[in-house]
Amino acid sequence: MKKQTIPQISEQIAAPLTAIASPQRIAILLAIGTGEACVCHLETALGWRQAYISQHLMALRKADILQDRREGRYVFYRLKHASLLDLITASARLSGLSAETVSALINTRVNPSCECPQCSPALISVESLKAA
Amino acid sequence: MKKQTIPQISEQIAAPLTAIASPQRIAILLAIGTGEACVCHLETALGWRQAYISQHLMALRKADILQDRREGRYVFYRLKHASLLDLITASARLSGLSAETVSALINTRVNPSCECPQCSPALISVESLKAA
DNA sequence: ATAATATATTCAGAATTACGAATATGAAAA
DNA sequence: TTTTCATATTCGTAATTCTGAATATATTAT
Repeated sequence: MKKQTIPQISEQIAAPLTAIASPQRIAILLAIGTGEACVCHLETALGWRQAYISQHLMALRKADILQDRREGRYVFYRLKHASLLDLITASARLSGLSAETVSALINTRVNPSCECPQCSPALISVESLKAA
Repeated sequence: MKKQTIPQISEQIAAPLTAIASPQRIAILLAIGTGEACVCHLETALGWRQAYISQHLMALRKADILQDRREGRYVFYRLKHASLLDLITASARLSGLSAETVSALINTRVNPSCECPQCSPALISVESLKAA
């Protein structure tokens, strides 16, 4: 176990916070929630430009907050540590928001099979195969 | 109960995080801990300029993170919500730090009667009065 | 190959924040 | 009232971050 200075430790503690401390990043993390989301899903869910979302995702990945998984031409993102949602909820409580208000916003689907216009055709074809 | 948009809620959730998301602010909050600290105490504890510390304290006060209490010419700061330390510990855990590493840094004295050069004379006089 | 779609990256200017220097305020002591 | 000590505030610039425009890459379909 290495000896660490207080500035070093404070730096380490602050790192995840600086990565997520913005309304945009919080919105993205809630939209991913305990499930998984591709970029195009976030695009329609949040109504932002694709490049803008990718930039935030990149930052969150570098900060070791998010994990990515490629499946065909889709890339699915998920939280690396589910406890991050507790941290977000804790911050919400400090702002006077109820835990319910937050949990109502958290996406819970493990594999959402993206509902957005671009992704839903894939979902439909899977369903139609099952029915056949 | 008012209806709130997702951007509004994300903004509210992010507010406390943006206020504390910096190594300096984390160091200050740990130095205050569950106790109380005057500015001159933080000055020696952290080794920073007084004005610099005051600036951070001001920001934390505006963000409703800290509470201040004047006693003579000293101003003592304390956390408004002790749960903030849990949030800090949670962030530390995300960085791979143990909860013990963090708790070892947290000031626990309720009224530290500041040990720094400027404050300790006051402490000594109180002690000497008791002895008399 | 070429085209189309999903996502990533680079770049630049705007906006914000960090931090130091200087100075102001407020309480108490002389 | 003047001085002193503790703390607060203002101001200016350096550094960082945000965000949009443009473009690149990777995968699948044709």
